[in-house]
Amino acid sequence: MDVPLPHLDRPFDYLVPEALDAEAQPGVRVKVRFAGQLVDGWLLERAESSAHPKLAYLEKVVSPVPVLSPEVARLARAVADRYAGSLADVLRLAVPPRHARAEKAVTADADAPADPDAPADARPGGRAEVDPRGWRDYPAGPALLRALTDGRPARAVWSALPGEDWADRYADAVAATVAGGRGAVVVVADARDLDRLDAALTAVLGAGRHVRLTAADGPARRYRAFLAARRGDVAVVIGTRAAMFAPVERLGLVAIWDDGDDLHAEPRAPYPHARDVLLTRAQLGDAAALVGGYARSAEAQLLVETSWAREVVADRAVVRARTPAMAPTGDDPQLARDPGAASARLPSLAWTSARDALRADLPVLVQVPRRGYVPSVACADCRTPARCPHCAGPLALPSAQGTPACRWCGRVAAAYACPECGGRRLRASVTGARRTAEELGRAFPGVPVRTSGREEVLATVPGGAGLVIATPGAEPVADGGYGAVLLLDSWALLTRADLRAGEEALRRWMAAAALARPGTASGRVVVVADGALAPVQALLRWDSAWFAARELAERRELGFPPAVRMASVTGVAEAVSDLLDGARLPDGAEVLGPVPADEGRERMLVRVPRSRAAALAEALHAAAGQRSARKAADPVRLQVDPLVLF
DNA sequence: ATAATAACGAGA
DNA sequence: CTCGTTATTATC
Repeated sequence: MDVPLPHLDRPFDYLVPEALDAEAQPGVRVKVRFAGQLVDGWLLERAESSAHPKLAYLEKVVSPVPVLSPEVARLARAVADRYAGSLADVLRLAVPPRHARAEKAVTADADAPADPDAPADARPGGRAEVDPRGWRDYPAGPALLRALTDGRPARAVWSALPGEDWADRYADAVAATVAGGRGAVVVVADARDLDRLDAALTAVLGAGRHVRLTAADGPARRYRAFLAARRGDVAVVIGTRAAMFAPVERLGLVAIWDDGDDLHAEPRAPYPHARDVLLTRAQLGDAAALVGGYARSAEAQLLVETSWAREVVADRAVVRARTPAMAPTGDDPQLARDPGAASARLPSLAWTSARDALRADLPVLVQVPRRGYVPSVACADCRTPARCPHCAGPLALPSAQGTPACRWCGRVAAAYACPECGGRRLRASVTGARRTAEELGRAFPGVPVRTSGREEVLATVPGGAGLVIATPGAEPVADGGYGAVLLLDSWALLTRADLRAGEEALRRWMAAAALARPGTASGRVVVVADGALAPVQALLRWDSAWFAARELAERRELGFPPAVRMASVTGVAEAVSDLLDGARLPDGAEVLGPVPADEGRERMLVRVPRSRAAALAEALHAAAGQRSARKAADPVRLQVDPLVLF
């Protein structure tokens, strides 16, 4: 039933009229009379009998195309259960809105297979060249490709080397899967990564063997691509998170690139994360899984530590040989005596590195954080981020001269003392990123300056001398690689009021550093940060596995995801407490908060050990069901493992 | 939303 | 005890 109400989140039985018998197949969209009115629904299965005494008849089959495959139906149910959501909500994400014209066009192709877009040999199980050479740098790589070709459900967490062409490696993995006669789903974070993967796949598989599925392509193309996959015209679907539920016959591989990117988190209820959906899919369908990135997320580390997946990493000697020359520089521009002077904003090592690269007619990438990060508070003396003594949440200053309070449990930390140095003074970190970038351009007169950011994202830049100023995630690929990469304003990244600040900083740095000319001889990466900090250490050694292990250990200690399962309940105060009062939370559940959320609402967090995760989701879903059944007015938002905890 | 069903309470 | 009215609950 296509109603999101949690208390109606179950199948209902209907009689199938004789006239609809042929069309009423599992997976079709239907209309039924429910509580007096016509509602949309999904035909999940046909049965001989029903326990229900009096059944109504199916009103209509909307379209005879069984858009919901049995595999996706099962997956959607599992995802709904994991995220304390309703099947209807997940199906809305899983099956794109019907586009009648696109459907007509694709269905017509069935009778006339001579469609230029879908050549007859573009069928699963066709030929595909598998070239394991690209994976040679990773000792477990060739075995991974063999497993894919053999149809074994290998699970890999891949740490890409700097300078690695990840899209080519993903294309290799997909080709290996296709060669074994099975299909693949690959999810990337944004359109730029998708274009890159698209090109790499076309080069390896040829045209017409895969489709792209992304909301950015518009409803008609999206539905068309969806139908092509559903009908089995293609065995490979790539896309942004809209593709995570893509129907693929005989699914052999699910893959995600850069799983730490927050674009992988779906912003619509029940807020599933592409990595989780894909891994659930691999688990349910005995498919292989590939989780890759330059940096490793704490979640990926958990997969490795629980032996759910194997790591695919290069040997240290290879890493050392490939990593560009990296150096930290302690000159924090925030501390500069004269912030107006361009030279004061650019530490000398960064300046000389850029100058040398430009002289060698090589491009220079400068990564500057975007403005608008919530300033958090750190110790004024040693700059250790200030954390709540009670729950380890981040402290924030409500006003310039106010008392710091925990953004998570709400407690006021009046007598805060830094656990590292004992300092009592706190400072908020402020960034002037854009201005720094402008001044940088002035520091190198006569050099062409390009910017790549929110307004205009450049995919590539030419190889000659030039300054490229980019915000994280918008770094263009330079032809031949950058001669120097400067990572500025690290404090803005590291002191963010976010559990993932360190991980996120490292992820962004590695993504930028990966674009430098590989090897110690040519590219040079300068990070303007204290070399003793763990994320900086991890960057210098190109060892995000080490950092992820550390990060995960810390989260175990503090009781943060992914070491535990966390759920947030957001709404007006009465609604939140009403829901939690009515919820039969599992043993050992810990309720934290409330903390204020926007628009006068508040937020409570519930945390349980991972072993109780399913029980927690079920309890919250049931409690939400009770509320919706008695038509409780104020809505409550349930989020399981929310990306932002405070 | 709306119909059934349970719960309730006043008057016989 | 019965009827009429009102909360509750399920909705095939």
